[in-house]
Amino acid sequence: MQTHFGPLTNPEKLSQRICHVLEDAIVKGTYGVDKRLPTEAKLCETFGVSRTSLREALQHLKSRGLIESIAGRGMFVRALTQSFLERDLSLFSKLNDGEDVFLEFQDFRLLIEPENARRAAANKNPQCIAALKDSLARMDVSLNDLPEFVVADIAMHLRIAREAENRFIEIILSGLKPMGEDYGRHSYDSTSLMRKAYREHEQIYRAISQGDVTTAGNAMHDHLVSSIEDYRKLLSKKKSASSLPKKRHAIKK
Amino acid sequence: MQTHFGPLTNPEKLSQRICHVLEDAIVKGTYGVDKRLPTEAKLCETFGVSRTSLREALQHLKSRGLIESIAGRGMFVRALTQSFLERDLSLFSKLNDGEDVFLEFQDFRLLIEPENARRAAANKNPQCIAALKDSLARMDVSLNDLPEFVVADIAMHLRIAREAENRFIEIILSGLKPMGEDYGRHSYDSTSLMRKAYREHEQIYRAISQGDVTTAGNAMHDHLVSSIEDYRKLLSKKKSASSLPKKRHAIKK
DNA sequence: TTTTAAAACTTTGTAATACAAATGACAAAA
DNA sequence: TTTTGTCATTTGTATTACAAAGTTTTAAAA
Repeated sequence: MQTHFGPLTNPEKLSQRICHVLEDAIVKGTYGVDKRLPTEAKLCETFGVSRTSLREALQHLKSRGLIESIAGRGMFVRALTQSFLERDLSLFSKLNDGEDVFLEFQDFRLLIEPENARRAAANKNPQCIAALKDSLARMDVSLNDLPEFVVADIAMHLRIAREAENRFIEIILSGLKPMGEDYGRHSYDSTSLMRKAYREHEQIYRAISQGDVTTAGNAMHDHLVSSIEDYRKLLSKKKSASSLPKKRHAIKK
Repeated sequence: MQTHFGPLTNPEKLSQRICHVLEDAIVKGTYGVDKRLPTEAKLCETFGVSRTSLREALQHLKSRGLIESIAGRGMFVRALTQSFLERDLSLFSKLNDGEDVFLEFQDFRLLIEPENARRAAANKNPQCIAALKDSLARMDVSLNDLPEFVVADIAMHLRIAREAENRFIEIILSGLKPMGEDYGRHSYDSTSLMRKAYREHEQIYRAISQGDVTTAGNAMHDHLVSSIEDYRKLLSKKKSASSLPKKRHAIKK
């Protein structure tokens, strides 16, 4: 027989309750950025909890970048820096790689990056152009060093992304850097593919440095599309290679 | 007199060092997902540290969603769920709202959402269409309740985003929900603007439910653009309203 | 034998205390 | 005035103890 009762909701741990109170206060702006929080001793007294539990709550806030503690000075409210977001996105990248995710990832880039290239071409920022030239050179000398090649590849994409002058684009693509590099290491399975990518990057660079908005966007678009196609081919090749032998083995038996 | 010495780099705290070791092990896959970690006691012995420091490291990993602890059972490696990413994005939204960020935010949406609408139209998913109709109805009855109207508005956008079937789009837009709602509350400064938004949403809905890919994309694009334009107007109005009186005051003096 | 209940054990959660290490302020000494 | 030493404050680490939650074992009862 079924009752209409669900399982009792686990009461929140002490540290979590403390955490919520503090977080609310910080988000609401009770303590301004860079202001000092009350000392641990005072907070313990205020909440009526042990230092252990209080510190556990503080630790959680620290982990998320809301506060920083300095030995001998105190605890300070910090503006959540982008680097924390990037750190988590980057951890997500590391933990969620895989063939299907890669395809979604490239699909996502396809939405964003052509526009980045267009804006970079519109900006014609000399610093950007110099940086892109440098990345290209690094790709060129790394044609026989896949990891290094990939790093230069992604660095170039990120430098272009900066020209979009949109913090969301910048943060998100930066955070996904590990995934981009991982994708690169998986997708470039031959030197000829790397050469092809180099040529495509070269075209992107040329369009941007000439301020040719349309061509830059198209070049970026084509580059990503061709990369996706090559990766799809690679996957189907791998699949048939891993399934055919199985069959033969079965027949032999 | 200057020495050639720089400041000593702060040595890492004990808990941070522990944390790095554990994080590496987890990311490298030493412990599989949902596997139990050694007990706190064993880890203390292994690292030769006190339980306090160890637990501080574990707390950090918990905060970031890598592990979960269950009293009486142990600590378990968890696949970093999207909700953690969303939580941080959402905190970022709450802490970083403001006029300039709103404009970048809308600029970002403009890159993503028209494509979402196109895909939703291509899918013609009955469940999606029903949900959109529901959101529309909620918007209609909330024309005199701004917060409620905004919630329905954003819910509709997010439901469309789901049809893109891309986890990056979904996670990121979901995480930015608080910012979207906040933007809505700031940008709809009159009922007429809300009515306008409702009509635009209606057009998006119609195109999607009819499977008209191009129109859906355009409708979403136009909706976002018109929203941005209205918000820009609102900003300049506010600016002149806040700067003019100042001038007059100065003259009076 | 099977089922149930109780006891024993393991493991995380919370508390209390003590001391170490870092920082800043101030007084003493040169 | 500048340097040096001292002390108070505050966070960092360690230790111990017990509470609470969950698991396993044991034993009694059916």
